[in-house]
Amino acid sequence: MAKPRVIYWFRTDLRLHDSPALQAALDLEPEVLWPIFTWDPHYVYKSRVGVNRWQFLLDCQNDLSQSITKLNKKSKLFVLREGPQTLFPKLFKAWKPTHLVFEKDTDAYGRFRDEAITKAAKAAGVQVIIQPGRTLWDSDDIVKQHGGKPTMSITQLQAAGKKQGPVAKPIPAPESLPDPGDMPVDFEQDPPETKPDFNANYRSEKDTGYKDIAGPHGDFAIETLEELGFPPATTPHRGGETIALQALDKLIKNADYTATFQKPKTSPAQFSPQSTTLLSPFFHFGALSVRLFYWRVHQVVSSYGKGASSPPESLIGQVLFRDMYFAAQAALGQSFSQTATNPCCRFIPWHLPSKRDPKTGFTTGEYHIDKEEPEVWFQRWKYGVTGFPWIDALMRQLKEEGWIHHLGRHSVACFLTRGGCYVDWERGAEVFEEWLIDHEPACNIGNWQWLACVAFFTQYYRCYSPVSFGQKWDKNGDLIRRWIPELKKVSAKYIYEPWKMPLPDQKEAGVRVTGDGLSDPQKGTYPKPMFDFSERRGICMSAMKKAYAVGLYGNDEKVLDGSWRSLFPSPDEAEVMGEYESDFGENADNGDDGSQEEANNETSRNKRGAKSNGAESKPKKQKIEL
DNA sequence: GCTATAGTTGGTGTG
DNA sequence: CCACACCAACTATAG
Repeated sequence: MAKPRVIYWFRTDLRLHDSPALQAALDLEPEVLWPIFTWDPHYVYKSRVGVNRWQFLLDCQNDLSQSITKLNKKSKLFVLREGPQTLFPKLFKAWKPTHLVFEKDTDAYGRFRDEAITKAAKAAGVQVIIQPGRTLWDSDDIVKQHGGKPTMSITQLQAAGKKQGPVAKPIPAPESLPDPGDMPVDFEQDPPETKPDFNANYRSEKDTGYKDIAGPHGDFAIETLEELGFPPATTPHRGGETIALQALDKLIKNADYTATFQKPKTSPAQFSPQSTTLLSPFFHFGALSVRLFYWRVHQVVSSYGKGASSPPESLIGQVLFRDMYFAAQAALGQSFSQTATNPCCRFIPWHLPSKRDPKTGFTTGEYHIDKEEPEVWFQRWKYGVTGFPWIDALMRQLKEEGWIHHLGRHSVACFLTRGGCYVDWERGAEVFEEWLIDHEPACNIGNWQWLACVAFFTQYYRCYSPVSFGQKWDKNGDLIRRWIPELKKVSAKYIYEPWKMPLPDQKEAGVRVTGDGLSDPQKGTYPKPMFDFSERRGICMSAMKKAYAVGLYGNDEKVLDGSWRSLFPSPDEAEVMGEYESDFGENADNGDDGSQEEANNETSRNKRGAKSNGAESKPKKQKIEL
């Protein structure tokens, strides 16, 4: 029998160490092995991928390619520029592989894509081998162990993991690789769907990425940012398995840090070096195996003895959360990424809600502007000109470097949603999707749901202050000074609240606090705060209280057909009823909670109807009712 | 079925 | 500097 000819399809596993899928390919003892990467229009045009994450991906691809070449001079990472659904059927004919091997992807689109590829392979008589490898445990196994339900708490994940058994031990990197086979691409290229282009704002230059399947020189070279029409990246963070392994070694050497790590005690204000490991982008691209990390940290912790931290605060705890979000996504599929149709996501009448395809129920990437003010707030949040220096510094760091500390993410996410702007968490998640170099769909969605108190977390009365939270970590405001040079000379007394600075102090610091930061910002100025935070905090909190009492979830018919409006009284009526007078000494709910301003004033509204009516129906405290 | 408690990481004020 | 109570109050889980 002829020896196997294997296509190894790299995707989010850009590494050689501890790759169960690559090991499975090599276990076939193939005659030839093609290590390939395919471009996917879904990633290039239909996902939000900022220039910094592209750079990180490039780093990972280049490093992997070099590592492959070290094992076999004839081989490298061969990049093919065409969507996998159309490319593979042609490759199967042209290259005549016997096997296609890849790491399992449990993302919603990944499953859809891989199902199509698997079908095409079967039709072509090509055997498909899929191995899990992105997470500690196979996310589908975790779901099974959890009774087919999404894991919505860390204890649920831990229980399911315990049932599933120990995390797999890491597999060493291969010591050699087979030669690649011939790679004819004498077939027509199916052009990508480029419109709409979610990343159009980056493509200032000409986009030539998809011109030829084998790249501009016909050598399957790794892409450059120029070919994509992208400007240079601004992030200082570099990718690749080589530096990931070095970073891991360095971490492990510091036994005290590794064994006693407590996430809530790491500072979101610390930079160069940051207070956490910054390994997340390597996990995302698979440049570092999360199981290798797990076992090496485990070794340090178990030999450390007394004083070691434990989950959820510990380093191990951090990757457990990652598995929890992956398993939640694995169970819920695409509806995990949005409120509508999602049975585990609370419905809140946020501002700027997503538009949906009426046929599928899924969001389109566009959103409704229910009111002008929150749209301005959202833009000011996104571009770091809210007038709250702590928020603005973090957002500017995020945009330029593609990474901010986890607690910094908490702070800005709370501010945009339940703790300030009352803007839909899906808007914030989209910005993070675009800008984060470590953007992991499951974790990003899960964490936004957490912070917005729509899933995973419920204590909406715990609200991050854009002033005191930063001050707790960074009295002098060094992070602010680093990212907002306009405020560099402002005294520590005013650095978190420059609007309180008297004019003489402004003069001395060389900054004027004026304007909205968006329209024609003057040099030497910093914007005024876009609202009174404590007032907004009170409004948001009472609106959250109301929405919790109504108790709708994303899959409720009332959410999907718009009749949820009848459950939320019009703002004027609410004030007259005096139901949710703020307990914070501020105005009562003044209608800033979402599109409910559009709510009809139907008089026959059943006041006792304010409870869940969907599949999730359960008794609720009805404190809100009179 | 009930109650008590804990839950990745809040803010403020007091001692 | 820290510890702690209180704020106002949700829900899953353990017992």
